[in-house]
Amino acid sequence: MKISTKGRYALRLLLDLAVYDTGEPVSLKDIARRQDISEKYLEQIISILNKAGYVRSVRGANGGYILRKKPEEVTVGMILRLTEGSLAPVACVTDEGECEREQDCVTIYVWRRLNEAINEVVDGITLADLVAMQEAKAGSYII
Amino acid sequence: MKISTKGRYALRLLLDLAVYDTGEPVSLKDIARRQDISEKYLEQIISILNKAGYVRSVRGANGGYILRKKPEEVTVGMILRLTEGSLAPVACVTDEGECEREQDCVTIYVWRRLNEAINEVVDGITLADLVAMQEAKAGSYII
DNA sequence: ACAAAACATACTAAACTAATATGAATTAAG
DNA sequence: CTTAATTCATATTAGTTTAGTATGTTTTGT
Repeated sequence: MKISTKGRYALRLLLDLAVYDTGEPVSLKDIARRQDISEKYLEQIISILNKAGYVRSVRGANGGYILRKKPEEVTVGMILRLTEGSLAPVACVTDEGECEREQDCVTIYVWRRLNEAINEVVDGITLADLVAMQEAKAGSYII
Repeated sequence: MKISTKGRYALRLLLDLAVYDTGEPVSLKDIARRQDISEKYLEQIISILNKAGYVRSVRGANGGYILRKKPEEVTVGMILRLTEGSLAPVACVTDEGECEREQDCVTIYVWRRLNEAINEVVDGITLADLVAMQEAKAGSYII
């Protein structure tokens, strides 16, 4: 029941882009330094986010990435599901009909409740919420 | 973010023991057949439950296992944490002070909320709840 | 031309998962 | 007192996942 570094880094990456959104592209090098994450690993992760349309890339010198969506429209759930895959705690919650024990099995009640609880949290928090928290925490010295 | 077979099987195992609790020991062979789980794998899992005091074992022919605790006193969370380890979605939620970014990091808010949501669900469901559901589902033809 | 950046793909060590395999110890029943 | 059923204990294994590295190509501003 762990969120892997991939999902966690993706979240920090997008949050960094949202916080440092000046209209100018932000390089992975900068993000890697600020977030203390391997730049090469970030390349792989942002490639997913890029393909999914969450960021726009600018190639070449002075290039980098710019957030494509409004932070209010990006939920934590979207980011985590994209990078981690389904957040369902067991497969039978999403792949209905897959498990032949489904009719008799009672434990599925636990997994459904867990699934709902997880979704409620991750779908209820947006990047904008996190940006607001970050700015409140850091004061206003970040421009 | 998956619950592994170990935790899932442990839950079904204890639920089976709770449902078929007649005072007589129930053999793993019977449970394995009913639950369609490898008996050998169940041996490993019940060994954990045995050492933790959730079941009592009776060795030898006609041996088996008997639930040691009242189903109302055993929560799903207890079983899952025992077999899966911590259910915290990221380490920094439980191991406070481990992560040096803790002070600045905002994503920890997400993980704390997730952790609380998960705990609320698993600590709020007992074996007795599941037994009741099972019996309601199956009618009363199980003696 | 050069350097900085994104982009693409392959590789890898370590850990984890979901078991199997082998055999020893215990005990009820005939 | 032998046999079969059972728990108990450990080792092994094939496959997958994780968390990156490594190597190189392409693009573009200066």
